[in-house]
Amino acid sequence: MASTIKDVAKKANVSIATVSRILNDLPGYSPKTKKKVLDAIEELGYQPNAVARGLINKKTQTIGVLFPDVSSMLSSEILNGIENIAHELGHSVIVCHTDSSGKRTKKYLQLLNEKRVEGILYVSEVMTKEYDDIMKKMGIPVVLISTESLEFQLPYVKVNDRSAVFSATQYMINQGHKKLGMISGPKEDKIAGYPRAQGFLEALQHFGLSESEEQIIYTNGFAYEDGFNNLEPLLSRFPDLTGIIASSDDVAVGVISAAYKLGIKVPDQLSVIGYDNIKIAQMIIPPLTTVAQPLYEMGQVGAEMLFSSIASGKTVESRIMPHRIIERESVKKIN
Amino acid sequence: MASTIKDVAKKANVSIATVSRILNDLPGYSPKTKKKVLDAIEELGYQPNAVARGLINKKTQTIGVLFPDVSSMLSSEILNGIENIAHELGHSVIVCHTDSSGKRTKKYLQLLNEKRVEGILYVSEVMTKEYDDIMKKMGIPVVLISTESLEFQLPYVKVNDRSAVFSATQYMINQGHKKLGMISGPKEDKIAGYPRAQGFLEALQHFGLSESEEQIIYTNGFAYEDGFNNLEPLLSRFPDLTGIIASSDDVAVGVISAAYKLGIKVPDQLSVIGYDNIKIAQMIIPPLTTVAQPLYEMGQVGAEMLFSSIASGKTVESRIMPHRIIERESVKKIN
DNA sequence: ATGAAAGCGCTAACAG
DNA sequence: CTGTTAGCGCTTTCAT
Repeated sequence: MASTIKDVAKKANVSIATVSRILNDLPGYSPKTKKKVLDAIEELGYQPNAVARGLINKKTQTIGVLFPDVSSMLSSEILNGIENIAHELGHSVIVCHTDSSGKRTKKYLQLLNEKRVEGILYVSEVMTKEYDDIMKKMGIPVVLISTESLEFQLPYVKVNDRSAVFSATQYMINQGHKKLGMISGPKEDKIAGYPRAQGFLEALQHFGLSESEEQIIYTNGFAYEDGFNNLEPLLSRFPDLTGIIASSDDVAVGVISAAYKLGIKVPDQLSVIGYDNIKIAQMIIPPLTTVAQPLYEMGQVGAEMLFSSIASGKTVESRIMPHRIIERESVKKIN
Repeated sequence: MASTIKDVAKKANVSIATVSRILNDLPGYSPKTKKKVLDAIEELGYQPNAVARGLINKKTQTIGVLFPDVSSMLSSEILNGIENIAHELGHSVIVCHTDSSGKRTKKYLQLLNEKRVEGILYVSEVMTKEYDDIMKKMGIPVVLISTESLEFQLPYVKVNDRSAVFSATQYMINQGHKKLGMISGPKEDKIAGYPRAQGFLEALQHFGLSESEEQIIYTNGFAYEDGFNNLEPLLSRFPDLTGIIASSDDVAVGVISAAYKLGIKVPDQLSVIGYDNIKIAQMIIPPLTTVAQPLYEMGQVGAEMLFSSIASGKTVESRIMPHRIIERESVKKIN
């Protein structure tokens, strides 16, 4: 058994109150008692029991993070940022992989509530009324990362998806591309799918290019396969496309692989721009030009917002993070 | 404030002992009191406080996982496996990103101890006497994933690195390659670097190919850059190499990128085989032939071992997981 | 079948 | 400067 504050008190011939004071840097003891106690702690290898502390303080120094997919490069980059801030502030992070399943999500929310975490980070997933209700009942701060809620007033940190894809499209146009297509996410996805498609359409319009929804293929998700399987259909609609806007880097990589299979050279015959700037973007051939979300920073900022909300008890303001184009080699300048 | 067992007891007109019994499925109450209590719980939206429970039971239903790098594809795949098993068993997992820093690792170990986690999973990192001592003092089970300790008797789950690279080399030889080189990890790394290099050498010897340590370039790590920066040096030593064994998929991808920059076609002019089978392996061009570690399963198995050890109080046996060659398109058959 | 009470390890008044 | 004491929310004897 690990030793307790009582053991320390006994060994140092003081009361547990005194030990507690020393442990918590509260005033009220002489230097010599402090030394006695510190020595006893050292000898016993005593480490305070955070569970007992948590019970009385109602502070567990723990937050929960909900991801639809822990193993995606996007999630892990965000997690990395979260974890680093949490560590700086002496908090622990419990990861929860919801698998986009309502059942799992609810189970986790309950678990996190029972464990009395002090706040929740909800990443890359749509918020529903059901979850929002549960979280409200929990009475702890929540911040959304890489997602937002139109319906519920929850603070979030994300980039402006519409504007980011507008930038990507604008970049393509600036490189001389006039025949553009997009492989977008689900149209029903009001947070990431629809706005990105809108950004594309708006850019085409803004720069006076012919614009029709035909130029967009909506997919089920943002994965490699969604890109891989949809280049050919898109090309069959518009054989003279010179550039593709992908709704994620995974999709972009899928498009590049599909192009390779089809014998189409990227970027010589077809330019591709991605979205996210995950690790793979710089590792692939050709290195992927993409509009970057500052994923690591988003994790950090989200965590900072959450901790500030925990500390102040107030809700914090949402933050729109800057996106930026990372020029690599998958887009060719044409005339 | 969340309601407590006391509130429930009051509302149901019973003692807290009775409520506790019902909560824990212990015998000792009539069906009608049960209903009363359940109704009260429902009405109050009561959820037991796991902190208080943990204090008295000395069971936190929480484990800690230590990673050198949370955001690598390798880590996230393993974490995914761990998390799923933990979730099945009603446990939470606290992730710790050590950044391969001794200071961070020790800090985390202390934190996990104070939080009274029930076990620790130590992933992909070398075990030192210092950490081993701390963990011994904590008196909780530890299992190593994707690493092992020669010096300390800690259960682990991993593949046989020497044998895995032997297989990779054998595969290359079977495809007709006779001039092989390897880009390996650090030679001083007794767990992953050295054994993999040995597996390469042993295979060359076993199949009667000329074999010298010159054919290996030892790098600082297993990252993309290690591959990218070392293809040219290796080729300058042996310009007629037809195949490269990489010590990780990241390294392999780096090699392929370097080859591309050098105008060397993979696999037509140079074959490359990786190690790990992380997600990127199937996304790259050409899709990477590699020797797969069952990463997700390793996470699962490691977690299962840990929980079984927690439950039984005994140490469990180490497990060597099977590796296997995944044939894709980065290795060419030659005569 | 049910309740009273002790106590897990700790903090925070309250006394002195 | 230091000790005593009452809990935090729960489980678990021990009575009844």
